[in-house]
Amino acid sequence: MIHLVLQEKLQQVVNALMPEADVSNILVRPCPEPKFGDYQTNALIGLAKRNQLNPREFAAQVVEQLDVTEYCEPIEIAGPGFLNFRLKAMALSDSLAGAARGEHLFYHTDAEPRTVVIDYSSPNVAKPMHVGHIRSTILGYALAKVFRLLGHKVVTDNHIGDWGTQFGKLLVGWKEHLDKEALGQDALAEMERLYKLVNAASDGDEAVLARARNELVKLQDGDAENLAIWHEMIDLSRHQFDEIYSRLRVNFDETLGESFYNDRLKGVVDELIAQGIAEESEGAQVVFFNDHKSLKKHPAIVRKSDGAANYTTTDLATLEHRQNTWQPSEVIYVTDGRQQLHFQQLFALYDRWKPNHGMKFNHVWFGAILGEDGRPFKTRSGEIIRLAGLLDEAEQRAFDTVSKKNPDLPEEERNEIARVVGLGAIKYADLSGNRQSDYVFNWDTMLALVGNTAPYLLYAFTRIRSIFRKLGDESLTRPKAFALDQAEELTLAKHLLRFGLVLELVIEECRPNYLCNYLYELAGHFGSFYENCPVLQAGGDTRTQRLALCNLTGQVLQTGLETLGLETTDRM
RNA sequence: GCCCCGGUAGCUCAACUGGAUAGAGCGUCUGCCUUCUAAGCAGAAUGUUGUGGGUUCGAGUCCCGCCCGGGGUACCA
Repeated sequence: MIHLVLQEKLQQVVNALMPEADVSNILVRPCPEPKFGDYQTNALIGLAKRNQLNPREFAAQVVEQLDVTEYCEPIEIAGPGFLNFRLKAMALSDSLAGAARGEHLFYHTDAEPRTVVIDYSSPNVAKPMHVGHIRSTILGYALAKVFRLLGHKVVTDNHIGDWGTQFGKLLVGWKEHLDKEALGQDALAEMERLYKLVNAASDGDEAVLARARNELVKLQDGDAENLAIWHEMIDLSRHQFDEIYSRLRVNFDETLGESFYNDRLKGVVDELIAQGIAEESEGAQVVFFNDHKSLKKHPAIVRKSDGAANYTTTDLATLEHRQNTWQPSEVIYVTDGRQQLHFQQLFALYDRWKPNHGMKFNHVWFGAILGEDGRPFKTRSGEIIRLAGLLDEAEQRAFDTVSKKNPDLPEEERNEIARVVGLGAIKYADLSGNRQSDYVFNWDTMLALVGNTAPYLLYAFTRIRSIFRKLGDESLTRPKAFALDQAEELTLAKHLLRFGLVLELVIEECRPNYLCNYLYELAGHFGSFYENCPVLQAGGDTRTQRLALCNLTGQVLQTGLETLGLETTDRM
């Protein structure tokens, strides 16, 4: 983590020269252009200007005091006052040799681990999971793994939608229109059919609506028959969710659905009323945010006029439970961007309810999935694309490709490769973009096997594995030092050193695409290295060092991919 | 109406939070498989970053106006 050492020394020097200045935003970053150096800072320019100093003269003063000769060639002052750092060969060598000895993998765990609750996936009972759910699931799982890699304690929680007004209509449908055979074949599809059926029938039909309300009241009052049906719907749904999660290789520490908090809802509202936070308005219990600029016009309802709680109430109870149970320093919600207002309300409301909670709230939202016409995504028939079908298609395409590229592999192995590659492609397609951008769904883009895709990264990994297979029984000697002279070796090695920087950026911004970009670049640098720097045919120290470089690249690739939730394969 | 996102190459997307010449992939064109897996590598072409102003050493990024698209906007989640 050389850049952190540079950064710390730089901050110390600036602090000595300018004691009042806030040095926390004086950062050392990789140079965008290698020709300028390996790392740079541009923070001195702004700092000098804010203090009516000449930036270049100030930079010169800093450089005068800054002793980094252990790591860098003489610092260059460039342009209006950039500092450019160029790594000494020895510093690079030391870092690589340490990693080769297994002392680190170019990142370090946080000295002050935090506890983080991450809420993701959260599908609704009785509705099939579709492509929209995959984003939350895959993003949330990847984020959890990055936090864990950096030493934080993570509690993942799948907040399933298993309680609420939709069960009124579902119960009517179940009792009046259930097709048991269809239920046995595809339970979620059948439940969805029932819901849509009753939903359509209730449109403008008071009698149907009344039946649905009645069934819901009976359920909430603990009617034995309705409770039994409700339980069955949950079991069937969860069974299908678990199938998807198992295919995606995603898991959760907790699965506490909305119903888990049911007994607490009344108490939450009563407390809000007693504390004068909630008040009656138009028959409902409502919280106004008059002192809150952006929420002024958007009060939150915590009890509907019919007396029932809603999702704000449930989410308040959920936050309370999380605070009491895990005392997290941060709670992260991974949902689509349409819920931004809801979470603004929730966070503001919780701040008022429990002012000393000490938690940082973070709504990590993502953009919509659009069709090729740029409108919200639907297939031609109007049906939302099901997740299971998407996964099947991905694996099939990967299987066809591996069978073409490598027909001699046993079918069983090709199947396993297809699974890893196909699922990896889907996950990577979801992770590699900026999560806040809407994205246009396209089968060929999402399932592409060339270009900036998971298979590209996996392929680089298999080439490394292949080299080590060729090595056979020969034991790997650890180089004591790295004397790299080829441009491709240096580029690759220096990129390895940035791994930790990227991981920290990912958890700061909750954006796994930074890690995707990094790994893609790493695989690219490895590709050039692989073409230009023979490994097994090289001799002496060069061979030893290149083998070690391959090994380290493989480790970073594998760690990075696994952290994103992707598996690796030795052959493709 | 108001609020929040967004608009970048023909297409799909990046751009390390205000940095140096805006980058990748797909598609198009040109080379490279008796040598560690060609799902690869090397190279070419492609841009008024929606638009008009402003801020400053420096703007895709920040501020203001306008155009276009999406979402939200009191009892769905």
